[in-house]
Amino acid sequence: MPELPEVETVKRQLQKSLKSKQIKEVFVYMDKMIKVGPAKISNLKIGSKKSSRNFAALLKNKRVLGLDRRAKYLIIRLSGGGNLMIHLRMSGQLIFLPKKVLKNPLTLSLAKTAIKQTLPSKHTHVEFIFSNGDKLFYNDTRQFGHIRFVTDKEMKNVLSQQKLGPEPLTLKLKEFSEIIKRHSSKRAKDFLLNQEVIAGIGNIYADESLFISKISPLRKVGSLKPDQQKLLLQSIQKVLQEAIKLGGSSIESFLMTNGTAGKFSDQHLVYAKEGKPCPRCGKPLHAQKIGSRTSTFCTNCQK
DNA sequence: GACAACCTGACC
DNA sequence: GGTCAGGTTGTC
Repeated sequence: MPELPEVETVKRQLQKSLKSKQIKEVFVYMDKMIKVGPAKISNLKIGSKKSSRNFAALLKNKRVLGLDRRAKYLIIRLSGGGNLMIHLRMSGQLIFLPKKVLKNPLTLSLAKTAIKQTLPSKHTHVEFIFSNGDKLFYNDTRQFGHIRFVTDKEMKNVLSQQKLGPEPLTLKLKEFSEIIKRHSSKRAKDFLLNQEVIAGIGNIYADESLFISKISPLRKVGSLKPDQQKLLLQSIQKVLQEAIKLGGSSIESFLMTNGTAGKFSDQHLVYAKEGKPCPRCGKPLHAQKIGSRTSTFCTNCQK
Protein backbone atom coordinates (compact mmCIF):
# COMPACT_ATOMS: atom_id res chain seq x y z
CA MET A 1 0.00 0.00 0.00
CA PRO A 2 1.96 2.73 1.31
CA GLU A 3 4.32 5.17 -0.19
CA LEU A 4 5.83 8.18 1.52
CA PRO A 5 2.57 10.16 2.06
CA GLU A 6 0.76 7.19 3.58
CA VAL A 7 3.61 6.41 5.97
CA GLU A 8 3.85 10.09 6.85
CA THR A 9 0.10 10.15 7.55
CA VAL A 10 0.37 7.15 9.85
CA LYS A 11 3.35 8.74 11.57
CA ARG A 12 1.49 11.98 12.28
CA GLN A 13 -1.55 10.17 13.59
CA LEU A 14 0.37 7.81 15.82
CA GLN A 15 2.49 10.68 17.07
CA LYS A 16 -0.63 12.06 18.71
CA SER A 17 -2.07 8.73 19.80
CA LEU A 18 1.01 7.02 21.19
CA LYS A 19 3.13 9.83 22.60
CA SER A 20 4.52 8.85 26.02
CA LYS A 21 2.22 5.84 26.33
CA GLN A 22 3.64 2.80 28.03
CA ILE A 23 3.55 -0.65 26.44
CA LYS A 24 1.97 -3.12 28.80
CA GLU A 25 1.86 -6.23 26.65
CA VAL A 26 2.54 -7.38 23.10
CA PHE A 27 0.99 -10.36 21.33
CA VAL A 28 2.66 -11.76 18.24
CA TYR A 29 0.32 -13.95 16.17
CA MET A 30 2.69 -14.51 13.25
CA ASP A 31 6.35 -14.98 14.01
CA LYS A 32 7.70 -14.23 10.55
CA MET A 33 6.54 -10.60 10.74
CA ILE A 34 9.00 -9.98 13.56
CA LYS A 35 12.71 -9.36 13.33
CA VAL A 36 15.02 -8.57 16.21
CA GLY A 37 18.37 -6.90 15.63
CA PRO A 38 19.98 -5.83 12.38
CA ALA A 39 19.38 -7.55 9.06
CA LYS A 40 22.20 -9.68 7.83
CA ILE A 41 23.39 -9.25 4.31
CA SER A 42 22.06 -12.00 2.04
CA ASN A 43 20.24 -13.53 4.96
CA LEU A 44 16.56 -12.81 5.25
CA LYS A 45 16.29 -13.56 8.93
CA ILE A 46 12.88 -15.08 9.29
CA GLY A 47 11.20 -14.39 12.58
CA SER A 48 11.20 -17.40 14.86
CA LYS A 49 9.14 -18.26 17.90
CA LYS A 50 12.12 -17.42 20.02
CA SER A 51 12.67 -14.01 18.48
CA SER A 52 9.02 -13.07 18.80
CA ARG A 53 8.98 -14.05 22.49
CA ASN A 54 12.13 -12.02 22.87
CA PHE A 55 10.45 -9.16 20.99
CA ALA A 56 7.47 -9.09 23.35
CA ALA A 57 9.76 -9.20 26.38
CA LEU A 58 11.96 -6.40 25.05
CA LEU A 59 8.98 -4.11 24.53
CA LYS A 60 7.30 -4.64 27.87
CA ASN A 61 7.09 -1.46 29.97
CA LYS A 62 8.84 0.69 27.36
CA ARG A 63 7.44 4.13 26.65
CA VAL A 64 6.91 5.71 23.26
CA LEU A 65 9.21 8.72 22.97
CA GLY A 66 8.21 9.76 19.47
CA LEU A 67 7.76 8.78 15.86
CA ASP A 68 9.89 9.30 12.79
CA ARG A 69 9.80 8.37 9.14
CA ARG A 70 12.68 7.59 6.84
CA ALA A 71 11.65 6.80 3.26
CA LYS A 72 8.84 4.25 3.68
CA TYR A 73 9.99 3.14 7.12
CA LEU A 74 7.96 4.15 10.13
CA ILE A 75 10.10 4.42 13.24
CA ILE A 76 8.75 4.30 16.77
CA ARG A 77 11.36 5.51 19.23
CA LEU A 78 11.16 3.87 22.63
CA SER A 79 12.58 4.55 26.05
CA GLY A 80 15.78 2.71 26.89
CA GLY A 81 17.34 3.18 23.45
CA GLY A 82 15.06 0.79 21.53
CA ASN A 83 13.24 1.43 18.28
CA LEU A 84 10.61 -0.25 16.18
CA MET A 85 11.24 -0.03 12.45
CA ILE A 86 8.06 -0.87 10.58
CA HIS A 87 7.80 -1.43 6.85
CA LEU A 88 4.24 -1.87 5.60
CA ARG A 89 5.23 -3.06 2.11
CA MET A 90 2.07 -3.69 0.06
CA SER A 91 -0.71 -4.28 2.53
CA GLY A 92 0.50 -3.42 6.03
CA GLN A 93 -1.90 -1.44 8.18
CA LEU A 94 -1.69 0.08 11.65
CA ILE A 95 -4.99 0.59 13.42
CA PHE A 96 -5.13 2.43 16.71
CA LEU A 97 -8.15 2.08 18.96
CA PRO A 98 -8.29 4.05 22.20
CA LYS A 99 -9.76 2.42 25.27
CA LYS A 100 -12.79 4.68 25.25
CA VAL A 101 -13.74 3.36 21.81
CA LEU A 102 -12.96 -0.24 22.77
CA LYS A 103 -15.12 -0.26 25.89
CA ASN A 104 -18.18 1.39 24.36
CA PRO A 105 -20.13 -1.19 22.31
CA LEU A 106 -21.61 1.49 20.07
CA THR A 107 -18.32 3.22 19.18
CA LEU A 108 -16.59 -0.15 18.85
CA SER A 109 -19.18 -1.38 16.41
CA LEU A 110 -18.91 1.88 14.43
CA ALA A 111 -15.13 1.48 14.31
CA LYS A 112 -15.39 -2.11 13.10
CA THR A 113 -17.80 -1.03 10.41
CA ALA A 114 -15.43 1.74 9.33
CA ILE A 115 -12.46 -0.59 9.03
CA LYS A 116 -14.59 -3.46 7.69
CA GLN A 117 -13.11 -6.02 10.06
CA THR A 118 -13.07 -7.31 13.58
CA LEU A 119 -9.97 -6.78 15.67
CA PRO A 120 -7.89 -8.74 16.02
CA SER A 121 -8.82 -10.06 12.57
CA LYS A 122 -7.32 -13.06 10.80
CA HIS A 123 -4.81 -10.62 9.29
CA THR A 124 -3.78 -9.10 12.61
CA HIS A 125 -0.22 -10.32 13.19
CA VAL A 126 0.84 -8.16 16.13
CA GLU A 127 -1.20 -6.50 18.86
CA PHE A 128 0.20 -3.85 21.22
CA ILE A 129 -1.63 -3.10 24.46
CA PHE A 130 -0.81 0.07 26.35
CA SER A 131 -1.05 0.53 30.08
CA ASN A 132 -4.01 2.91 29.75
CA GLY A 133 -5.99 0.28 27.78
CA ASP A 134 -5.44 1.69 24.27
CA LYS A 135 -4.52 -0.83 21.57
CA LEU A 136 -2.55 -0.80 18.34
CA PHE A 137 -3.03 -3.53 15.73
CA TYR A 138 -0.62 -4.43 12.96
CA ASN A 139 -2.56 -6.02 10.10
CA ASP A 140 -1.03 -7.27 6.89
CA THR A 141 -3.06 -9.30 4.42
CA ARG A 142 -0.20 -10.24 2.16
CA GLN A 143 2.34 -10.65 4.95
CA PHE A 144 5.11 -8.83 3.09
CA GLY A 145 5.78 -6.27 5.78
CA HIS A 146 7.71 -6.58 9.00
CA ILE A 147 8.39 -5.02 12.37
CA ARG A 148 11.98 -4.92 13.53
CA PHE A 149 13.23 -4.16 17.03
CA VAL A 150 16.63 -2.47 17.00
CA THR A 151 18.87 -0.47 19.28
CA ASP A 152 19.82 3.05 18.15
CA LYS A 153 23.13 1.79 16.83
CA GLU A 154 21.55 -1.14 14.99
CA MET A 155 19.03 1.19 13.40
CA LYS A 156 21.81 3.31 11.97
CA ASN A 157 23.38 0.17 10.54
CA VAL A 158 20.12 -1.05 9.03
CA LEU A 159 19.42 2.32 7.44
CA SER A 160 22.90 2.71 6.03
CA GLN A 161 22.78 -0.83 4.71
CA GLN A 162 19.60 0.05 2.82
CA LYS A 163 21.57 2.79 1.04
CA LEU A 164 18.47 4.97 0.94
CA GLY A 165 18.60 8.01 -1.29
CA PRO A 166 17.59 11.48 -0.08
CA GLU A 167 14.10 12.41 1.06
CA PRO A 168 12.26 13.97 -1.89
CA LEU A 169 10.45 16.65 0.13
CA THR A 170 13.65 18.35 1.26
CA LEU A 171 15.66 17.66 -1.86
CA LYS A 172 17.22 20.73 -3.48
CA LEU A 173 17.38 21.21 -7.24
CA LYS A 174 21.17 21.22 -7.28
CA GLU A 175 21.40 17.82 -5.63
CA PHE A 176 18.53 16.50 -7.76
CA SER A 177 20.43 17.47 -10.91
CA GLU A 178 23.56 15.78 -9.63
CA ILE A 179 21.60 12.60 -8.95
CA ILE A 180 20.14 12.75 -12.45
CA LYS A 181 23.62 13.06 -13.87
CA ARG A 182 24.75 9.99 -11.94
CA HIS A 183 21.83 7.94 -13.25
CA SER A 184 21.49 9.48 -16.68
CA SER A 185 20.85 6.20 -18.50
CA LYS A 186 17.90 5.21 -16.31
CA ARG A 187 14.36 5.56 -17.57
CA ALA A 188 12.40 8.15 -15.60
CA LYS A 189 10.09 5.54 -14.07
CA ASP A 190 12.92 3.29 -12.88
CA PHE A 191 14.77 6.34 -11.60
CA LEU A 192 11.86 7.48 -9.43
CA LEU A 193 11.06 4.03 -8.04
CA ASN A 194 14.63 3.21 -7.08
CA GLN A 195 14.88 3.78 -3.32
CA GLU A 196 18.66 4.08 -3.50
CA VAL A 197 18.28 7.06 -5.83
CA ILE A 198 15.43 8.93 -4.11
CA ALA A 199 13.64 7.33 -1.18
CA GLY A 200 9.90 7.16 -0.62
CA ILE A 201 8.28 7.43 -4.05
CA GLY A 202 6.24 4.45 -5.21
CA ASN A 203 4.16 3.55 -8.23
CA ILE A 204 1.26 5.97 -7.66
CA TYR A 205 3.30 9.09 -7.01
CA ALA A 206 5.83 8.27 -9.74
CA ASP A 207 3.06 8.10 -12.35
CA GLU A 208 1.35 11.23 -11.03
CA SER A 209 4.57 13.29 -10.89
CA LEU A 210 5.59 12.27 -14.41
CA PHE A 211 2.17 13.19 -15.77
CA ILE A 212 2.23 16.63 -14.16
CA SER A 213 5.70 17.31 -15.47
CA LYS A 214 4.77 16.03 -18.98
CA ILE A 215 7.64 13.53 -18.96
CA SER A 216 7.29 10.04 -20.37
CA PRO A 217 8.16 7.26 -17.89
CA LEU A 218 10.32 5.78 -20.66
CA ARG A 219 12.40 8.92 -21.09
CA LYS A 220 16.06 8.61 -20.09
CA VAL A 221 16.57 11.09 -17.28
CA GLY A 222 19.93 12.16 -18.68
CA SER A 223 18.10 13.82 -21.56
CA LEU A 224 16.02 16.08 -19.32
CA LYS A 225 16.68 19.78 -19.83
CA PRO A 226 17.34 21.91 -16.73
CA ASP A 227 13.83 23.38 -16.78
CA GLN A 228 12.35 19.87 -17.03
CA GLN A 229 14.45 18.70 -14.10
CA LYS A 230 13.17 21.64 -12.12
CA LEU A 231 9.57 20.92 -13.12
CA LEU A 232 9.93 17.24 -12.24
CA LEU A 233 11.24 17.98 -8.77
CA GLN A 234 8.50 20.57 -8.21
CA SER A 235 5.86 18.08 -9.39
CA ILE A 236 7.13 15.35 -7.08
CA GLN A 237 7.07 17.70 -4.11
CA LYS A 238 3.68 19.13 -4.98
CA VAL A 239 2.08 15.70 -5.39
CA LEU A 240 3.59 14.34 -2.18
CA GLN A 241 2.64 17.40 -0.16
CA GLU A 242 -0.92 17.44 -1.50
CA ALA A 243 -1.26 13.73 -0.74
CA ILE A 244 -0.03 14.21 2.82
CA LYS A 245 -2.50 17.04 3.25
CA LEU A 246 -5.34 14.72 2.26
CA GLY A 247 -4.16 11.79 4.38
CA GLY A 248 -2.68 9.71 1.56
CA SER A 249 -4.18 7.58 -1.17
CA SER A 250 -6.54 4.99 0.12
CA ILE A 251 -6.86 2.11 -2.26
CA GLU A 252 -8.27 -0.97 -0.71
CA SER A 253 -6.35 -1.54 2.49
CA PHE A 254 -4.85 1.77 3.44
CA LEU A 255 -6.71 3.44 6.26
CA MET A 256 -5.66 6.11 8.62
CA THR A 257 -5.12 4.84 12.10
CA ASN A 258 -8.58 5.92 13.21
CA GLY A 259 -10.02 3.77 10.41
CA THR A 260 -10.94 6.57 8.01
CA ALA A 261 -9.65 6.52 4.46
CA GLY A 262 -7.12 8.88 2.91
CA LYS A 263 -8.67 11.11 0.27
CA PHE A 264 -5.85 11.62 -2.21
CA SER A 265 -7.02 8.73 -4.40
CA ASP A 266 -9.84 11.02 -5.56
CA GLN A 267 -7.14 13.29 -6.96
CA HIS A 268 -5.29 10.72 -9.02
CA LEU A 269 -4.92 11.96 -12.58
CA VAL A 270 -3.49 8.88 -14.30
CA TYR A 271 -2.66 6.10 -11.83
CA ALA A 272 -4.78 3.02 -12.64
CA LYS A 273 -6.76 4.98 -15.23
CA GLU A 274 -5.82 3.10 -18.39
CA GLY A 275 -8.21 3.90 -21.24
CA LYS A 276 -9.71 6.93 -19.51
CA PRO A 277 -9.27 10.24 -21.32
CA CYS A 278 -6.11 12.16 -20.48
CA PRO A 279 -7.10 15.05 -18.16
CA ARG A 280 -4.96 17.37 -20.30
CA CYS A 281 -5.54 16.39 -23.93
CA GLY A 282 -8.34 13.85 -23.86
CA LYS A 283 -6.49 11.04 -25.60
CA PRO A 284 -7.00 7.64 -23.90
CA LEU A 285 -4.31 6.93 -21.30
CA HIS A 286 -1.86 4.18 -22.11
CA ALA A 287 -0.60 1.51 -19.71
CA GLN A 288 2.50 -0.63 -20.01
CA LYS A 289 4.91 -2.51 -17.80
CA ILE A 290 8.16 -0.71 -17.12
CA GLY A 291 10.59 -2.56 -14.92
CA SER A 292 7.85 -5.02 -13.93
CA ARG A 293 5.54 -2.27 -12.68
CA THR A 294 2.54 -0.93 -14.56
CA SER A 295 2.89 2.66 -15.69
CA THR A 296 -0.08 4.66 -16.85
CA PHE A 297 0.62 7.75 -18.91
CA CYS A 298 -0.38 9.87 -21.87
CA THR A 299 1.66 9.11 -24.98
CA ASN A 300 0.47 12.37 -26.49
CA CYS A 301 1.44 14.88 -23.85
CA GLN A 302 4.20 13.07 -21.95
CA LYS A 303 7.42 13.13 -23.95
C1' DG B 1 16.91 -5.04 -17.38
C1' DA B 2 13.63 -9.00 -16.87
C1' DC B 3 11.60 -12.05 -13.66
C1' DA B 4 10.41 -14.85 -9.76
C1' DA B 5 9.62 -14.92 -5.04
C1' DC B 6 7.22 -13.60 -0.83
C1' DC B 7 1.27 -13.86 0.17
C1' DT B 8 -3.92 -13.07 0.05
C1' DG B 9 -7.90 -11.37 -2.10
C1' DA B 10 -10.48 -9.04 -5.72
C1' DC B 11 -12.01 -9.30 -10.14
C1' DC B 12 -12.92 -11.25 -14.93
C1' DG C 1 -8.99 -20.87 -14.16
C1' DG C 2 -5.94 -16.63 -14.85
C1' DT C 3 -4.40 -11.81 -13.85
C1' DC C 4 -3.62 -8.06 -11.07
C1' DA C 5 -2.29 -5.23 -6.78
C1' DG C 6 0.69 0.45 -2.91
C1' DG C 7 7.18 -3.09 -2.32
C1' DT C 8 11.56 -5.14 -2.01
C1' DT C 9 15.08 -8.64 -2.76
C1' DG C 10 17.69 -12.03 -5.09
C1' DT C 11 18.87 -14.57 -9.35
C1' DC C 12 19.75 -14.92 -14.03
